[in-house]
Amino acid sequence: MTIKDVARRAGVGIATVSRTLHGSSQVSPETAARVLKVVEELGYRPNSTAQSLVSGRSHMLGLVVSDITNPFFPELFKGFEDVALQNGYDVLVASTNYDTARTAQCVQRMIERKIDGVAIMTSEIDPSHKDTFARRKVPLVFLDVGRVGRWVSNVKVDYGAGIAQGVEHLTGLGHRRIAFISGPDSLASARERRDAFLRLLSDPCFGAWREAATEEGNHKVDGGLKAMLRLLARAPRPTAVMASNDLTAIGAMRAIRQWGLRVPEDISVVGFDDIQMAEFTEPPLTTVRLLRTEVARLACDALVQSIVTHGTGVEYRMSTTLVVRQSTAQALASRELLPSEGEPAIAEQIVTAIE
Amino acid sequence: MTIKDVARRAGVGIATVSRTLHGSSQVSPETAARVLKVVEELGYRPNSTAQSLVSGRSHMLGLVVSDITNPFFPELFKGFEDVALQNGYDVLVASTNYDTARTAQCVQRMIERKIDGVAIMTSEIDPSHKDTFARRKVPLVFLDVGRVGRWVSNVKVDYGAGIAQGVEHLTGLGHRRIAFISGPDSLASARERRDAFLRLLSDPCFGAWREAATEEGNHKVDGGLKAMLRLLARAPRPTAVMASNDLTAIGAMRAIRQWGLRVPEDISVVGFDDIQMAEFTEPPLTTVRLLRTEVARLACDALVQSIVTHGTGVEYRMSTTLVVRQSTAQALASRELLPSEGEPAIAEQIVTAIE
DNA sequence: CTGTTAGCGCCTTCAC
DNA sequence: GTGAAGGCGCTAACAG
Repeated sequence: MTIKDVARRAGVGIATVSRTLHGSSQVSPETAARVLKVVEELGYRPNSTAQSLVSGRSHMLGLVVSDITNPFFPELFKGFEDVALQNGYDVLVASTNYDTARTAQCVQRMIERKIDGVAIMTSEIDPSHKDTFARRKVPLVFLDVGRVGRWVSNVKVDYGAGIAQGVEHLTGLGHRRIAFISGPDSLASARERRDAFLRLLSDPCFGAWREAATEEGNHKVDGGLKAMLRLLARAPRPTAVMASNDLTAIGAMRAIRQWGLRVPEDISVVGFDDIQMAEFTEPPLTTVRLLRTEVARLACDALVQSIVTHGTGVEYRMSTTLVVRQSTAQALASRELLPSEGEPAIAEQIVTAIE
Repeated sequence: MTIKDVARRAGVGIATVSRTLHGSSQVSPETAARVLKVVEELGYRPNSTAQSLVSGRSHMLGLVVSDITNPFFPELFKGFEDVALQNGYDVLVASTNYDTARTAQCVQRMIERKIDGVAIMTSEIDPSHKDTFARRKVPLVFLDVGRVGRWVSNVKVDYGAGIAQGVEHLTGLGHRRIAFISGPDSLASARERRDAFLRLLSDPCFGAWREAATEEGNHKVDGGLKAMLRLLARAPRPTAVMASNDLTAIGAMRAIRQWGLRVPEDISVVGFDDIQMAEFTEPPLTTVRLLRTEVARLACDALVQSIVTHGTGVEYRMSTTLVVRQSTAQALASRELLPSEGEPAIAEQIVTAIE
């Protein structure tokens, strides 16, 4: 079932079939109708592989992520796919799993497939791959990484403003002893969040608290839990904590509960991301929402733009919104909690159980 | 940068290049070395589009899901991708979003791209699409749906045994008034789970309880919550509840807590799936684990098998494992809770707030 | 062993 | 308006 069959059956040349299928105006309405009818009858569909070979473009866009298991991968994919489909592109997904060899393999494959553009939604990517694509004039879009240039676009999340939204919410509730549980220090976007927090705390109203206000987590539940336990062991103890992401915040809430305190009555918790789970935690998590579907939409759009303009890179900025749920409450100035006698023992016990 | 360039630079014919690249033994070691060297120098990579055009195969596998937002899509993708990559295939993902037009579009695209096989991991698929693929001899693999046949494989989850694992765990703890919150009745696999439950309850030891032991949910948190509230309003009230999936179980736990009772002291809860979140609920959820990465692995494997055997369909069976966490406890025969006076009012209040 | 040639299915000048 | 012909890059006979 090729274009030839259609041509023969319609009594025309293959060029005419091709033309009608592409809506060329230089085909008489009658012939066009006849061709279309045959196409319909035969259920003919052009072989896009052949089309690609001729055009040199595959009408496929790549989406590279580090870890599929990441709770917001689905949303990322969804937004990307929506825009891609709208523009006539299919999506080829590749997860690197932080595996260098695998990453290299994926990059190679995409190149061999003459991919029309690639969104790199992970920070851990070998810069050399970037050149590999650039050299072949494949549009690229990064998330929060690198500068915009020819063939290179970027979607930049305003983490600073996001952290500020969370912190201001907390200060608005009267909190002053606000702690921060960061993500892994190796992650640029995590450092950005922590630095933004530290910058906010340089305001005199926070006094000397700033010095020991942060603990490092790992952007996962266990890391948040352990970091929070360390925070709880301090005196004075924070009355509120802002986490670098929601998973961390969930871990923090667990730690607080295990310690025998309550959220938000004793300690308020704010997350970052607004993953689906955030709505269903106990209590529902107040968090800074980062619309990941939107991030992905922008990324895909950047790619499409870059393709049509033959290489122009664009930079999109993405802002966040505060979503107030029930993990934050008014700070009770009267309730200046200090560790009671029994607590240290409990803490040790818990920490041990976790290791 | 094509095979010709390499041939010219290496002073050989293009066929020789092609042969060496495919490890054909009929190339003298010297020539091969020379060719490989040039390939290296030029960084030549064969154009897989051209290869596909010749072979008629794309080395791509399709993965069709209904809703990417589904909490276990990532794992599904992960398992599938792993096996696909191992076998030299790339993965083209398509989410239908329950949208008929979009589904049709995806199917068309995959066909045009000469996809080598498609995994349909959603139950809502128009049977006609199945024929569309079958006619073109594209291997298909379904999840729990349809019969195995030429070009059609199936991965079948043993829901019956899974539900039994959960229920037996509960009966082992002494529970007899066990309720079940089902999924949407429109979903075949959900019906299967409920029916399995009902079958188990026909054992005389459950007495007449069976008659009103189930409530319908929607496989989401809100549905589980509402269904549980209805269950709580009954007299006698269940001492344990098995949910059709984890999201439902989470909703049920919320309802129980809102009602002023505790999990597992007052009511035990068992989920199904073992989504990542299950580990982090409060209390951590006892559930029947369905290894989704494994399901996807099998699906992909079925596709690969079907490709190499040129159409043989296979059926894989997938079993489940019980994961005991902390949402289940011994039934206290002595604690035969009956609704107290104040409760109905509270219940109504809650239900209203939810609607 | 290795080079030449004929397609794979389609698009796109170029003549008619 | 429409048909014929020349590639796109590669593989697979078919000759040497």
